[in-house]
Amino acid sequence: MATRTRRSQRRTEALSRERIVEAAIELLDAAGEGGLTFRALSERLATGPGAIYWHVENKGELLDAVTDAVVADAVAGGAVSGAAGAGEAGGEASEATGAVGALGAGGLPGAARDGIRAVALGLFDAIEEHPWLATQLATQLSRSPWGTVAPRLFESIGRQVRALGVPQDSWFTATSALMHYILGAAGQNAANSASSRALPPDVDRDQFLDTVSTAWEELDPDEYPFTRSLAPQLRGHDDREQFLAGITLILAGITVVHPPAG
Amino acid sequence: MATRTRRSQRRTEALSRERIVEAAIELLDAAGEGGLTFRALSERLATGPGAIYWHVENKGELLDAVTDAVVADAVAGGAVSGAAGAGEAGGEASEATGAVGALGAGGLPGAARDGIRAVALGLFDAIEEHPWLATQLATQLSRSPWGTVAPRLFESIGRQVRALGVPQDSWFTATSALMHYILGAAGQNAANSASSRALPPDVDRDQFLDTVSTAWEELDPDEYPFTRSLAPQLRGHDDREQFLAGITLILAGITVVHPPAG
DNA sequence: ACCTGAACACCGTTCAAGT
DNA sequence: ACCTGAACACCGTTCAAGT
Repeated sequence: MATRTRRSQRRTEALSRERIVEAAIELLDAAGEGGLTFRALSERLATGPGAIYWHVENKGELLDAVTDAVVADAVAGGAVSGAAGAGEAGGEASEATGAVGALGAGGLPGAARDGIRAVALGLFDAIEEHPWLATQLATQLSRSPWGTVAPRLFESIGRQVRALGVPQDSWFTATSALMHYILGAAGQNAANSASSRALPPDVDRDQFLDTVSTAWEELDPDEYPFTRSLAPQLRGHDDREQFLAGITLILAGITVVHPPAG
Repeated sequence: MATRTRRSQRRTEALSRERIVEAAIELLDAAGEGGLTFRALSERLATGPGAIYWHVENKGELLDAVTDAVVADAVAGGAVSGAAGAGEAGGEASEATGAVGALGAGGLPGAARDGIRAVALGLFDAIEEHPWLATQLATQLSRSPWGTVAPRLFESIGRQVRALGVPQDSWFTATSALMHYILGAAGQNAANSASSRALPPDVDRDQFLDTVSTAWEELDPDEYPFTRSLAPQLRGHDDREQFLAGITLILAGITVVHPPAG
């Protein structure tokens, strides 16, 4: 949320790493991965391409910084205020499990479950707002799990896993499963919001799902019987609801396979 | 497996889409994502850069074709012969759940579970053999879920989900959860095998895990208490075992939340 | 200490010209 | 129908030179 501050750079303040990261996010949001260029960036910042290299090692490091900034924002918001930034798109899907207890009370499994949903939705929303984030996260996590992003995600998800009462020697497994699902599913869902952003969201969405659904229906019946049978289900579905249903699934698995030590 | 056929191109046969894809995979395997260049590719194929454009629309389409070819190979091998292409790296981790039933008998939940593990390991191995595949899959899935790769994955995973007896209206949720976990976890695990491939695999691995583990131990105790506590667990762990433990988790969740109808 | 901007090496892509 | 290879526009990065 603390992302969009300055509109069009007016070379008033000095260049800084923060301002560079901020401008880079704006470029990525506006024009996608291909939109981030040192030339475009320096133009936006009213400077030369070389100037950026004083504050940033290279493009890879810039992308790391940008990803880290957005993720930090997302998990912070999610952990504190619940489903932060959810906007009007949602719907109530958290009843899918039969919601247990209210948020705020510490230590109870129900609160932990809600906490996990909050973190998950925080990332879900961040990826929806910044569609380039999905690919960037995959790249960075598979390239350097020792970076700053992986610990951030592990920490925010893992604390809730711990609060769930999962025995310690299963923390890694449980946290990893949640993290991978969240990133993968959120990325998948970002596909449509990525295409066009200005149109009325529901029209756009339905059209998109209809296209995919139709494409699936036209697959070879011998090679893709299962996928074809999934097409109608795809047409009607609600992204958020599906996403949370997956979370519920994994939470149930965690509870069954790694019941609270007692 | 049907991947490495020709070693050094000898301009004997005519150019073809297949030979281009094949050479592209070799370049990606040898030098990573940055290694795939139309100039390097045309040199390897003993032709000019322009020639490639007769068979392939552009670089994006080439990457799609390459990804599709490798995935097709992976899921085909996984579905037919179990953990195909596992090589000598593995270890027996499938006992983690207490293996149920033998592969080959159709329709039983135990066989379906083994089938899912086989598909999962097929993708796991493919990503380990071609580390660039993880990022490429994330990119492609989040960009075009109507492409050829998504249906391929859905189909091979979903058939096993159906065989598990999951009721139809939960197929999408269950299959998605498995798919996202598989891709995410396999990608994460590819990080180390990506770094250096020629060295003795175990030495390399231990060194890598040690580095990450140490980095985690040095995190701020106030901000990252959970992640720090995970460090020792990281040091000893076995990639394959962890991966399969996650699969077990999700399978359990599926069975609990969506029990077989009837 | 921080910024400028020309220059370098390299990239994806195009296209007139060949066979 | 298929290939050649020079050319174009663009990119990340460097670095001598400025302040």
